[in-house]
Amino acid sequence: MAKDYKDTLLMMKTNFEMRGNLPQKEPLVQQKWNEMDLYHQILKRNEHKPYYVLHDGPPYANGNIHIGHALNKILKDFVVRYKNMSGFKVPYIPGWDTHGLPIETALTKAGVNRKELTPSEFRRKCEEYALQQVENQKMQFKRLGVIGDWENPYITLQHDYEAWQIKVFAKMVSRGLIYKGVKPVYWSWSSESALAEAEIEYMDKKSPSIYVTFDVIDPKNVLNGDEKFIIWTTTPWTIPANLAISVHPKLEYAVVQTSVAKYVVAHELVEKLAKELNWENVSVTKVIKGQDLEFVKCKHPFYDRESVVILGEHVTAEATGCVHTAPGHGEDDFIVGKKYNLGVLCPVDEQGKLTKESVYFEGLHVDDANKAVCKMLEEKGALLKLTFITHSYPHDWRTKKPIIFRVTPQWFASIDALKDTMMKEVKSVNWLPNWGDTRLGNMIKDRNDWCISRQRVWGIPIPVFYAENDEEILDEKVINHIAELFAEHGSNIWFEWEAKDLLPVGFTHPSSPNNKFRKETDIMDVWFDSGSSHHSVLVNRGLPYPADLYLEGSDQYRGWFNSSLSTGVAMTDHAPYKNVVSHGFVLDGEGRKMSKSLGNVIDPLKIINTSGADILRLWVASVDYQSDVRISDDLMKQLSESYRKIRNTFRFLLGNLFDFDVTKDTVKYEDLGEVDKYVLIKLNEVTKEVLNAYEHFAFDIVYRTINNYISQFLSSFYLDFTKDILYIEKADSRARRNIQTVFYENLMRLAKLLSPLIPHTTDEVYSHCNNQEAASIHLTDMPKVENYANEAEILTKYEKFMTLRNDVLKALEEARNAKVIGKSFNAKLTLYPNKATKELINTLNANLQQIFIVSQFEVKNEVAPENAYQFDNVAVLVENANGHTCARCWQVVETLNEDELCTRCDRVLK
RNA sequence: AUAUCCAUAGCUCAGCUGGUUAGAGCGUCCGUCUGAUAAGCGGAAGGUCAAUGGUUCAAGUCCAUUUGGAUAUACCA
Repeated sequence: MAKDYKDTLLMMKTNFEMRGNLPQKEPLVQQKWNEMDLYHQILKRNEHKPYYVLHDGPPYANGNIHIGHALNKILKDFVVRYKNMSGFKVPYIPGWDTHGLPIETALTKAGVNRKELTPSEFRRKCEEYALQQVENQKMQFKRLGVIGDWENPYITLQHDYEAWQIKVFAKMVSRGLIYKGVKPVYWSWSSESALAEAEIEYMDKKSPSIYVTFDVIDPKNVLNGDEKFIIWTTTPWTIPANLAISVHPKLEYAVVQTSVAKYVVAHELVEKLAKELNWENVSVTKVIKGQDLEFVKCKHPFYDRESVVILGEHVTAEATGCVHTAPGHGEDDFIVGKKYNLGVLCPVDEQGKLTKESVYFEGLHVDDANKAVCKMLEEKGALLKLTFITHSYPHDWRTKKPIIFRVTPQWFASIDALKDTMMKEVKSVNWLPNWGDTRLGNMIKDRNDWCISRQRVWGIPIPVFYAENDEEILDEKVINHIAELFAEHGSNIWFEWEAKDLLPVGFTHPSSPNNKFRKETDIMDVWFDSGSSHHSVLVNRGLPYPADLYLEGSDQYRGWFNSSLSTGVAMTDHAPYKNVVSHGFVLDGEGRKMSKSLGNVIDPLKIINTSGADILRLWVASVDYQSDVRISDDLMKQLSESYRKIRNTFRFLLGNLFDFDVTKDTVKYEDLGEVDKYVLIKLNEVTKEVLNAYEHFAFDIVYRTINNYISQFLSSFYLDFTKDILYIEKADSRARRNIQTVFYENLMRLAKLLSPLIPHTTDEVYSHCNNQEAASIHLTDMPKVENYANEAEILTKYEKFMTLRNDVLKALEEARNAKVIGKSFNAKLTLYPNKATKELINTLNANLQQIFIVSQFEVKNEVAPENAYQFDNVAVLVENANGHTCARCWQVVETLNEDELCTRCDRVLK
């Protein structure tokens, strides 16, 4: 029976638990951060360093956070934490977007009846609701481990935020960028209001389907003049607003002779139409390219008015290929009409009744107008066919009544005037991924002016007054005065106070001889809210403009990147950001979009409560976030494994440093063993790569580099063979202190390098270290890249050695399979190297027997025996070591003393 | 429909300016240890690089088309 010497070994000792228990532990860590006010301590520590500003894009304050929010906020936290450890002062002011439709509808769904409340009362309810949502999301974001000024966030409904937004508007007014125009909107005659897209529901509707002819009156050398264009429509009531017929420039059109008349329709549709309209003796007499029909003139079927033929890309080869165009009643029609300067006709009022402008149909509701128009068309001989069809048509989601398109007056911000500067600025910004400039550039290039008005109540009012003659008063001074008032009282006063109280004292206007003024009732597009944040937040709080970084999902090219650029350029002629990083969207394990109906939604809060925030953060770090990313339970499991490896490595390092005092026991680099130096050099390489990756926002490289180093190098190589020294040798033996020095350096560097990614874990690791330099690892700096002596030489030498080691390991494995040995301590190893390898071995200043973890080791300069494993540069003979196993260190040696100890252990114990 | 992007082992990713048998980690399987033990160590298996066509002596890498997917915008008269 062997004696038990376990007590004489210097086994690892630590309270750092093997199991993370992150869902339980992380809240405690976060509580500690809270109590010590870590955020402000970090800023205080970096007080005199230069700013690095990551300006937060505000999420919409509604509902629980989803995985996309988590991805976004965690990425930002990586940057904030890294930069704060790298020589910068990095404030992070989280923000929320709080105005707009979703909150209005959330309240409506909760049973608040808007019609029973004054706008001001309703707005107060919205505000209350929004602030609740902010609190909820704030709690959830904090649980992700995101550090920031949570006590003092920016919220778009805050008074000073509103005030700055108005100032931005004032500046744009002063530059002449704000004007009033018209635009077709979804209009619900049943609720007499404009509707947002989200308030529309598609339902089946029975509509008339009519074919209408337009007589050519000016053939423009391409036609004869006796032809008729045929259009098709399901909304006869829009015929009074017809101003043009659109054809596609690339489509071919045919002149069709029938027994009754000559028609112009798309060539490829002739056959279909012949059947549909019961034509007889059909013959195509001419084929004309659409683009040649441009400016041919027709007569409106019942007005003494022209309807010109124009070209539109929106035209498709359906129905007749000739599209009835009423710019007042359709988005496409409006756009193409604008191109041709057709003007806009909209003879329909708020209730959906035709106006005097329509002459024959005044007072008729659109449904009745349909009949009247058809009758009129028939009388004029312009109606070829009338049937009824059922099709999907937009309806008001509340009243369930069909909606119409109708032009209404709206406020616009001119983008045209800013376009050149915007394009220039886009080029000067650093985009990551670098296709960002193409994408945003393309959008700006063909972007129309920005419609900034909404016919709603929950938002920042458009601070414009109307004089008695309805002239709009666009006066920078007046608007800035409103800004001052909003700063003090909030924007609700716009709805509560009289116009005269909102205007500067003694304000007069030539168009208001009686000093009467009317307030604009429209509010601003929420994109204007968040788009003003560079001033409402950065400038307002004394932070530098432009920000160093915007980091958002790729949907924000159209959204926040875009709106912020517009207002930023309007304010300063410069983009509000120097760098823009965008990330992709989170898809499920199969690459499908997450949706409630598919049931594939992954909830970040659930992951946090089952695995922990650091696991979720590790996921963010592990994926290529610049394109779309996937998440699944399987992936989470995989990351948990990976996390365990990291955690265990930290635990092992900590456990073997229990008796190490950095100030006293550290061994200088030049006094270390060669292998120890090699490990430090590798660690230095890792440091270099990781820091470089952080600089490029390449967190996946950070993760992978460290992960590979830890599992492939540190754990399997260095930590494995050094146990024989750490446990066995005397506590303060030189070899042991060497190793502990290297361990300590690894522990500190890896913990710091990983701190931005898994801050809870590294904080926990740090709190288990002896000799802490700061109250938290987050109050330390990133490790520096060292310049070690003979770095390159040692590195190349040992990299070669590692391939030799691979051969040895393989030979040991073969021997294990052949039952020659079990554990490697059973082995006697003999190497038969070729010349180069022999030279390599000779230059190694290391204990190879120890590194290979075998009991006996020999290098022979002769031909390898048959039973050796043959590799390219070496043959390896593995035999069962013969002798006796030391009861303490388990090595097989030739002789043991009477206490069953080898000479080494005997020496150590004495 | 348009703009931009994505597609390499079961999973997450490498693969630079085209050049020998396409790499790594995780997972899987097998083995080993029992002094990191709900751990540690070792080995092995796994890929017609989304498809098709082209350029080239040579293509995962360049070009075109297609398919599937993502985001945004538009459209359904």
